[in-house]
Amino acid sequence: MLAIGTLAKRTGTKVQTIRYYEQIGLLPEPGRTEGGQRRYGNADLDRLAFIRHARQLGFTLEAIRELLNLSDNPSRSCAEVDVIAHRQLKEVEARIARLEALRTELKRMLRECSRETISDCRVLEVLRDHGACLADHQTGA
Amino acid sequence: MLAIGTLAKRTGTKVQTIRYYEQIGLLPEPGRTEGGQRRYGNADLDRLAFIRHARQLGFTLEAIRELLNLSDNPSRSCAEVDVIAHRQLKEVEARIARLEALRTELKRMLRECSRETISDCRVLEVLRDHGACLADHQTGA
DNA sequence: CTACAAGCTACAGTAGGTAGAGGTTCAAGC
DNA sequence: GCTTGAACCTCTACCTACTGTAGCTTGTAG
Repeated sequence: MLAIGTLAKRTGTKVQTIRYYEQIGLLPEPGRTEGGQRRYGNADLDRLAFIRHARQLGFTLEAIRELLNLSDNPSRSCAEVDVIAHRQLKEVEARIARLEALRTELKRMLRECSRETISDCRVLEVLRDHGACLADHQTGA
Repeated sequence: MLAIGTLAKRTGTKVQTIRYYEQIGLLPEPGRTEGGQRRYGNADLDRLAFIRHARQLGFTLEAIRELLNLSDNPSRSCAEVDVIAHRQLKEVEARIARLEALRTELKRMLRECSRETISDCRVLEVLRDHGACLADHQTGA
């Protein structure tokens, strides 16, 4: 039986995070010693490792909860798991696209900045130049 | 003079968000009507548009606070602004790299998933397969 | 048997907002 | 001038996914 600190080290999780996962029902309440300290078994280790791995892949805790539910009912179709993973992939790709647009804009901004004082600074100027944004909202709404 | 709702529409911001920005000191306290409603001028509109634009570029509110401080002291060097923008670019690029790794992993996972039932599901299997992760933490710590 | 590391609970705080309750004010139409 | 209702007000709580702290208790190595 493992103490919470051991479990934390083995999975690269903070102790508080493990207690948090228990609190929100992602991890089952473990057994306790007479003194009230949590003791974990290998099933808990597996489950926590699964959660951490999925978190590293960017799944939300809600998605992970779904995956765990599916995983607990092995007779159901793999397609449901597939849907969740596909959704996650879509989200990741959307985020990448957005960040790439930001990168382009930031680079453009920096390329144009070569003045000496702030009153001439292109970076601030670009950030301040909201002509297009205003137009967007005014026509949009 | 603009009411808060008008300012919100013109900048694509929620009313609550404007009040939140005021609360944390990003926007100055505006004038009020006799009845206590906020009234804004063009300077406020510009400042808020600047904030929103910078947010769209992924700057944190703290970074924006710095940029606004620099912008309020036009005699200081553009280099400081440049540093903040470069830092932001680095962060964006790091996030892109991380997300691209996730995308690769998710795609690989999905490509291998063609079984019928969950007990054979590759997605769950991959998430469950923490051998490498455990090794990492065990050797690392 | 004694230190003290590690555990415990409970609460507060983080970023960046968003939502709702319950009450007041502004402005347009009659 | 009066009414109506949309928009405003404050205050509080909530969201995600944790992290940190205070003050106390337990487990274990020497």
